[in-house]
Amino acid sequence: MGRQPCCEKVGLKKGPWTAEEDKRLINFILTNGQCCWRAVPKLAGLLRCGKSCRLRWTNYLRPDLKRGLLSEYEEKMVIDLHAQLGNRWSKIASHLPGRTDNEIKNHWNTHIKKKLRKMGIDPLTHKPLPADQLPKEKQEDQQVSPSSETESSSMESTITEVNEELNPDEDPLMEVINNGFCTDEVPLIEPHEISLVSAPCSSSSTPSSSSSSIIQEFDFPNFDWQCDILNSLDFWDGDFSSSLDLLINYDSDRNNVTPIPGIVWDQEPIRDSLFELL
DNA sequence: AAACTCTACAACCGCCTATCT
DNA sequence: GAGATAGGCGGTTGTAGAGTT
Repeated sequence: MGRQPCCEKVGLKKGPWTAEEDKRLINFILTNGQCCWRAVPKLAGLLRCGKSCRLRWTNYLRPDLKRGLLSEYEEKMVIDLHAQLGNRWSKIASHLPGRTDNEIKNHWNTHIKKKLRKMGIDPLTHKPLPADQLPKEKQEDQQVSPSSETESSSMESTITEVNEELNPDEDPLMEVINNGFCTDEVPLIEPHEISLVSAPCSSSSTPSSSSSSIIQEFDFPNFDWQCDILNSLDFWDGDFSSSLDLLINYDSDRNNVTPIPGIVWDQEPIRDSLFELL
């Protein structure tokens, strides 16, 4: 007797999500908030399992996600946190607002692991690799100048630097975390909260073809004014999932917009345009 | 231009844990 | 306290697109 499946899999759709499915899921969550994932597919009219919906939302559709490659600083943080926490991706992700565990895990497996090995560092232990496991060029380096400072020692110093940077008193990221926000604690979207689209990011990875241009036809319940704003922003290119990275509170009574704590307001043109519009 | 290989990442699977009854 | 259930996590797989032959 195996474990019961999380849901009835017969007749359920698998594989990449379509724009239509994304639209339904976003619509449902913006209307109802995050609740009982098991019930979401039925209520949202999706032929998916609840788990799949949760994953799609948390890893791809959530409005506070940053898209694109990890910055050098984020990468350093991941390396350092991995040295401390191991493969606890969700814990690592909680220190990097706007990044998901899946994203970090993928980045680790495809980029950082290789990079560390190339530098002669064991990605598992974060210690220098034994000589016989070093990449060829590295072995040659060691033969030529065994005493010279290697990349691995510079990486070790990088890790130390990051450790120092992680001082909560000084690090703005840690400040954000200490102020009560981390990606583990993403606030539920309430009707008075809106998502806003930023300028397209040149460094962003290829956006899922299935998810582009959703927002142009997206039906924001009770948010007519928001669509007006989106249409007014001249940098809005209609790319929804790859560039939704700002989340703001809108107080309709006071006609006031405030950033949700933890959201990085580093895209001044957007912020300024928004405040002008309001 | 076609076939093949590699890479990146979205999505799935199964297990674990927390919570509820 | 035990069993059931839902949510969360980490490992793995599938696949599309890019690069190479």
